[in-house]
Amino acid sequence: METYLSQLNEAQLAPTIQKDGPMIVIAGAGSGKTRVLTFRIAYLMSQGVDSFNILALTFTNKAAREMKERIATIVGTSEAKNLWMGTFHSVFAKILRFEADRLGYPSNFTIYDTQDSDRLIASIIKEMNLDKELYKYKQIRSRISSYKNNLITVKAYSQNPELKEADAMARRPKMGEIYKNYVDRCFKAGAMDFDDLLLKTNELLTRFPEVLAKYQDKFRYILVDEYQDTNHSQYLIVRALSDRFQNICVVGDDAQSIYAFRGANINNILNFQKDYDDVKLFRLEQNYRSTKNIVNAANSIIDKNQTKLDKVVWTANDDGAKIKVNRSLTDGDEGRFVASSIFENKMQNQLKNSDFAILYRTNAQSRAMEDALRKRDIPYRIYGGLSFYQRKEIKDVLSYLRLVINPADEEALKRVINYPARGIGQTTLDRLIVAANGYERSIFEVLQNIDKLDLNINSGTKNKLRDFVTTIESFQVLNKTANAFELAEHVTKATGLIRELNKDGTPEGVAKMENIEELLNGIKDFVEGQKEIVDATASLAEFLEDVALATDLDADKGDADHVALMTIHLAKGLEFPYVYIVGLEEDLFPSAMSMNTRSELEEERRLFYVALTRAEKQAYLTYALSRYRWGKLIDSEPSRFIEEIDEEFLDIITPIEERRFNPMLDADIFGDDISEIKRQANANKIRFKKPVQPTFKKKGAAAEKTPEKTIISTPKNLKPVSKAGGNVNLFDSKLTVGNIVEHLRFGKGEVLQIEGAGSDTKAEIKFVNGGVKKLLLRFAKLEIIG
DNA sequence: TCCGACTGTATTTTT
DNA sequence: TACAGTCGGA
Repeated sequence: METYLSQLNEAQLAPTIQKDGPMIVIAGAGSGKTRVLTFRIAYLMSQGVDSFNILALTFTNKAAREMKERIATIVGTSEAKNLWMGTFHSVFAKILRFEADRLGYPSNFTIYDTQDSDRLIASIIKEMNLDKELYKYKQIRSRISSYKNNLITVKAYSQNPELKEADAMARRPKMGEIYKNYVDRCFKAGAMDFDDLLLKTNELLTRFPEVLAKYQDKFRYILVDEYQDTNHSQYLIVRALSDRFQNICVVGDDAQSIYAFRGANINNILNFQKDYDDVKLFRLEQNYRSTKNIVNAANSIIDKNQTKLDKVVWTANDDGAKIKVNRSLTDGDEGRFVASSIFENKMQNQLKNSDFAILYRTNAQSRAMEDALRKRDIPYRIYGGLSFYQRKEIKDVLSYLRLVINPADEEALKRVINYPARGIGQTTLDRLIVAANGYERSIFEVLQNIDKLDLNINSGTKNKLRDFVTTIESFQVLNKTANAFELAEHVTKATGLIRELNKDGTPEGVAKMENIEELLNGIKDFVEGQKEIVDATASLAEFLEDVALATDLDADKGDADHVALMTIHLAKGLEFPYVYIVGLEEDLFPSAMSMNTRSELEEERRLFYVALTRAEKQAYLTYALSRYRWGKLIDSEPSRFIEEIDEEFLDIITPIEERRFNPMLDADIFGDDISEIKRQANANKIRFKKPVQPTFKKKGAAAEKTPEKTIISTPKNLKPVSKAGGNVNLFDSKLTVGNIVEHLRFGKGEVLQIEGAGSDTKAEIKFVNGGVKKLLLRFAKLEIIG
């Protein structure tokens, strides 16, 4: 044990061995706070604290997992196993399952994700016949979320004239009613949303003193990571639990508070010393991660903020290279600059792809980067955005499983009651919802009693509904004997999901099939990972809970070598030798939506601080003079944040004129003269791969390895007859790559993208990992002119 | 009830 | 651009 402590510097050691009492660690970026947390937990255990009595709360599952692994190497796996360590949401979900009946919830309650919440809110707004222009479901959801995070229940809301007035002023007088309906419907469905996991925990701890006492007694030592990002709800939970023993250790950095939009309250960390008596304050100010240039540049940025704690981050590392600033003409250029810069750095310094990260403010910016990296054959991975578990085909399968565990789950039921299509339409569903609301029962209960009710549903449809119920019930029976994997596999077959996807045979369908297979494999791994399976239902329920709270980052095994692309928010807590921060433009970063108040702008600045401090060796800041936003080329100007850095830390790269269009980057256009490209490639000792003309197979044939991007020229005998034409879902309409060509050749279809209309009009099809990425193309109608 | 075609609107960040 | 939502015909 002591050998580990010797790895710490003095500043780190002090909080690590401070055993009892309330304490706060203000930890600058890269100052080794994770190390302090892990060693502190190990230290507590070495001082005789039972691991059962330690609770450590983090913000991502990944952080929790990594910390647990590190602790395991110090104290041994079996010792570490008893630690309660996880995200707020996952830890309290676990507790809530245990205590659910006290709150009137089933222990197998569903966790609604954002999408589920959105759908439910949208449907409530529709049922209430409200103007959806006024009542936008996303806004409503975020309102509700902020109520919940501030412990404003439906009752509290109704008793609060100010809130009601505020909503009425915003021309949403029905807000309270929507809130009430939403909460009722969730309750009836046996579902909690993300915010409920915290809100209901608070309710549990306040309403039931014996429960509070039990967990206070259990969690004698509490550690909270990223304390600056806790919201009011989380704050109250931590306070309540730590109230008895006062052994509370919070770690955070006010300069990295970037989740105010989600209800995080920076005052929690700023006021911690007022909340407890005799708080010990520790500061970690030495940065071990980055060069002097980066640390000092970051300091010069955060200096501009008024609201902050007193802290000076410094480093003993080398000066390192200055931060490079690059201007591009367009977002496409910006992408190409980043890609070639990565390429050059890789070659010159013998680096791995995983040494690089590209960070941006909004997910939409990933596209230009992706395109450029793909052209350069640089492997990359996009984190965030639509996660695996949110994909349609995955959510469909999961919805069936959710129904097995909790048939009251309304959103799951609505997803799958007619998928695969079994002739149960919107009209029928509406009637069922009305009946369910009327009888105060779940839709599934209504379905089970369909014969006893008069719902104006014809007998044919009733049969279909009965079949559906029987199907779900048969899954429930199977679930008693089979494990989660066996059940899931059976579900995909028995419902015809697999058949549905198999029969479309398009690349998109194939990709979906693969995703489902991946899901099944995931379930299999999960089942095998569970040492002692208490009963099958428990294992399936647990899997679903993991999935509901999982993020994209968590799924990353970290073994593959690729450039990481993610939003700055996601990058918090990570580090990379080379970091590209792109899109440093006014209105984008800082975001146009966050410049209304000083505190909003300060949060943007902290975000920039977080971005810059991810870099170990070298940071790049890039911006473009114009950028495509919602389909239009918009002029933009450099971000104020660039100016805010002291110039001595910057290296302003030669502007755009020197980087002319490089034909090599557009080598995927077939028919281009590639000799020049070849010559350049050889001159630069770059392996040159000739673009391969794709071979197309007939529909139904196995997908062949496809190039990543293909541009098909219009045959000469076809010309567009209209520029119009909406989005056509290429693959849903049973047009495969194979018969696009056929259609073009025989002039039967209307397939073409407008890329300079005329005889050289091109259709563009993008492939990613053999699956089709770009599904919707904009077409012009064609006719035969030859 | 289903499907294709068209229209309108949104882009901040996410456990 | 890109997607979801809507509308109308079959």
